[in-house]
Amino acid sequence: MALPNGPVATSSEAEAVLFDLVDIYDRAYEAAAAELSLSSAQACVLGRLDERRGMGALAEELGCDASNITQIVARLEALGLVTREPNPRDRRARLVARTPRGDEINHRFATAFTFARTAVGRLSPDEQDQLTALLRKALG
Amino acid sequence: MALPNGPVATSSEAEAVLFDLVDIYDRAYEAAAAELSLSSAQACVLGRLDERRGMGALAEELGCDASNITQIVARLEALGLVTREPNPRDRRARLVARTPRGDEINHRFATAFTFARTAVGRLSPDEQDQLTALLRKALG
DNA sequence: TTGTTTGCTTGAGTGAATCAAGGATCATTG
DNA sequence: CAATGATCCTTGATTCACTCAAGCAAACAA
Repeated sequence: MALPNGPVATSSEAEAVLFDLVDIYDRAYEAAAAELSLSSAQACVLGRLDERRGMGALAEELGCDASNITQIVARLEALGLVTREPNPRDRRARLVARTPRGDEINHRFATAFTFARTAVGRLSPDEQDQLTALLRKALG
Repeated sequence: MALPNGPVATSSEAEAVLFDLVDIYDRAYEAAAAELSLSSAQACVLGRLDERRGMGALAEELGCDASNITQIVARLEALGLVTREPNPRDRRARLVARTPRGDEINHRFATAFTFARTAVGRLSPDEQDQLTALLRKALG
């Protein structure tokens, strides 16, 4: 998503700031991925592989079709960032795991994506707690 | 973007909540658009046409290539939601405007995208102000 | 007028996403 | 044990978003 998600005639200031936040967050995420020549989706999948897991588990967690994961993982594999090993317990299944280079790239991505860290860092510990509480309440 | 943008080993609770917020927001936006058979990008562009404007202005505001806007507007036009009139002042340029049906769909989209409204609505007016202040500070 | 810039479109190419269909393997159960 | 059905994943076909390079036409400047 390069185009921002909003605003649709924001009625309150809080809504407008919420939109700004989401937009800047998304762009920062995409920019950090782009620095490493990854798409957002690739960075996302790579970031979920702290432990090896099956394609289906990824699809379910990320809320998309399994065939989408197949494609993304195939590209990550072609980049040498991920392996698709057979699952010894179930020969239909595959276990996806990061390679050492995948670990490195993932780490560099985490370093490059500074937005959330920086934003939260502008707040005092007390303010961070307040923000957490407010957002939790807002999320219901 | 169907895949979520994060999390990359969130270090603080505030960061984690921030990620949740962004993810839910983006999904809600996409879902609202899908209800009207629109993509996020189409809903976004449609929402920026409260006043007629040129392709270039849209591209600049949305931070993407002009040719991207050409495509999206072409699809909106094919759906009858938008017109591309010649600009009397500059015959190179086009003025994009919503049709009455585009107005209606845009309004229905604004109604369907309840997330931000609902989330903010869970907070008292005081809390809304606090949230606004905290997010502004966090955004720097 | 000549040349340059501007506004938009076209064409080519990549990637994300979804759906339908299929192959292989597992798991039941008659 | 053999047939059935469910599960895990891949393939193929399509659509859309997005980007870049080229190009056309109108505006503008020298």
